[in-house]
Amino acid sequence: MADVARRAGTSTAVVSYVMNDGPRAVAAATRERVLAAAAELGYRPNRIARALRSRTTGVVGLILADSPNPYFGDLARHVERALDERDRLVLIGNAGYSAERQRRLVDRFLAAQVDALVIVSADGGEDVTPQAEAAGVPIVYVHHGPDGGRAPLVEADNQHAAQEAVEHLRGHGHARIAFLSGTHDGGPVGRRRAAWQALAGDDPDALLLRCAYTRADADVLIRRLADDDAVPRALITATDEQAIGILSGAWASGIAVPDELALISLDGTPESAHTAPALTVTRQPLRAMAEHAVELVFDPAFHAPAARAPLVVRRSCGC
Amino acid sequence: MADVARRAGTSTAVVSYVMNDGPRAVAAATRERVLAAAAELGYRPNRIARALRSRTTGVVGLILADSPNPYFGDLARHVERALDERDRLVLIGNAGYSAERQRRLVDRFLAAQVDALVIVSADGGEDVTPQAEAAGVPIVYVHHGPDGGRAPLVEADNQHAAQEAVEHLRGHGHARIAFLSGTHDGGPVGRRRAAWQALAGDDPDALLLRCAYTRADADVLIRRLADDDAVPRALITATDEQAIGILSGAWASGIAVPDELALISLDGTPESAHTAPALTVTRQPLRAMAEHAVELVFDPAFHAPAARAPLVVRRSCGC
DNA sequence: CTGAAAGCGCTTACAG
DNA sequence: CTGAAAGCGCTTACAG
Repeated sequence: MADVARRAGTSTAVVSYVMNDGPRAVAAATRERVLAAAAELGYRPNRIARALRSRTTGVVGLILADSPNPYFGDLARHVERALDERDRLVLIGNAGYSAERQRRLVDRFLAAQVDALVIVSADGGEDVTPQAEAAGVPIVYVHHGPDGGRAPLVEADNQHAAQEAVEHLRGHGHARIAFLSGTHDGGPVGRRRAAWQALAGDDPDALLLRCAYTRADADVLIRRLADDDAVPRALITATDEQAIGILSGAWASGIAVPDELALISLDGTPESAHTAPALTVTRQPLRAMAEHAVELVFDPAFHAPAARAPLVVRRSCGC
Repeated sequence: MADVARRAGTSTAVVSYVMNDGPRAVAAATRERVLAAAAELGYRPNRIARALRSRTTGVVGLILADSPNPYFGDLARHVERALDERDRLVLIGNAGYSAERQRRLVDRFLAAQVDALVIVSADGGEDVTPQAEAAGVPIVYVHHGPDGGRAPLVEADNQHAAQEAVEHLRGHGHARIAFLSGTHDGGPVGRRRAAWQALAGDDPDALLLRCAYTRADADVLIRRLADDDAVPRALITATDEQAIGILSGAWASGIAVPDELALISLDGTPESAHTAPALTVTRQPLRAMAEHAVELVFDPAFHAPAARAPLVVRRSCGC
């Protein structure tokens, strides 16, 4: 920077003003000389020095509850894109469903002086808002936040999604519609389950199934139901992971989807379009959620309603 | 840091030595006082200042050819874990199959002073080694690197993987085995295809299929083959994405896998275990590849042979 | 509109 | 074994 200033016959202050377009004006002629000198010397500002001095790094930390899960992966991708468009770099971390690992990542990201934190939390994660606030770093949860968390949470209209799925299956003539939830369904899945429950009729408990949000567990579950001759005629799964496991277990058990088992999933990740058969889903508005979260983290006053998850009709429902 | 030094009755130099366990020794008693003072004050070293001074940030840049693709996502996850174990933070970027975006990401990561660059490149990406070398930053390619790239490339033993798949299908009695490659198959897929070709018999061209590495394209391809009554009896797909698209298109066309179409995929991502039917695969050693790459980026002299992709027998082959 | 200079929070030669 | 001090490359109040 000193070299550039010297070559342009000015001071480092002025070089800074032209490189950053401010905070003070620079005469057009001086500006030209600085730009020319910078180009000739191949000068690139050192972000680290800038960060130390200005206390802003241009880096945002993104923490995922479970990065192998394509739903989170897809959400992460949209957050990355939104951040990239705002010229922010993203530091990524996978909490692997561990509150301890999540806290550790927050600590490390804070030490790295991130400008903001975007967290896709999981059931049971603790609220890290106090840590972030102590460091003066804004934070926002996406899809799922801790119970009683103080930071804002961006999620889709999960109630509406579940209602759409129930109605569509009713339209196919199904009166009894089962629901596959998580083992401990707090947060967004809990809201999906509650919305289904309100429409499920007399004895929802008899129709409520539970398993972890993994293909393997759903696969095992449906095989066991097949063995017991207890496969429901219509099923809504809380997540795509579960729906995909159901499909694979049903195939292995000789249960035909959708003829013997009509299925709708409530995530609608890209995977759901190319299963056998293709899944009918309510598609979570991941892009809108990511945009909303990024907007919010830079402008706490920003407000937008929860985006809806449109019904995408494919084959697994019987259409 | 000055506060800690004052409280411990010593200098900032000594505080630095104890926080970093070096480079100089500190008397045990002094060390204790510093640690106590740091704990009482809740002192956390500022990584940015440390980076400015020591010219090492503890951050590694990871660039992915296409982050929505689960194969790359899975590879990324292993790289992240390996880096996390070495106490490195990871800056992530998605090139989206664009050489231009890849170059831009490298520029930004270099400006952010990353200590190293790990790149999962795509067909046709240009070599960014000169950029990295100019900045004195080590770089390693994983899975796929540019043609004639100067940096090291870590990949699996792709030739062996394709051979295993051919042999297994032969064992099922298939003499004519088709191969689904990419549209322009350089790099690892090219090596898989070449290994198959060497074993394919008289007229490999008649058995060579091509489409992009996406579910959608493979889905369309198999439907068209079904319409033309030209579905092969046995098929090896270069990637899981393609295999999954084949499965979904075959289902839609009423072609039974494995009875009418035996299938083996050469990626073996976690997804492949829960398709309908479950895919027989050669499982790419992603974890070993990630470890190897991370090892290599910190120690250019490190050497290990290409890891093999074991055959994982499930249902799609006919077993 | 511009310059000289302080200071961000560290690390590390230098001197003792 | 320890301390005083320079300096990493910037930004920005201060003074003109």
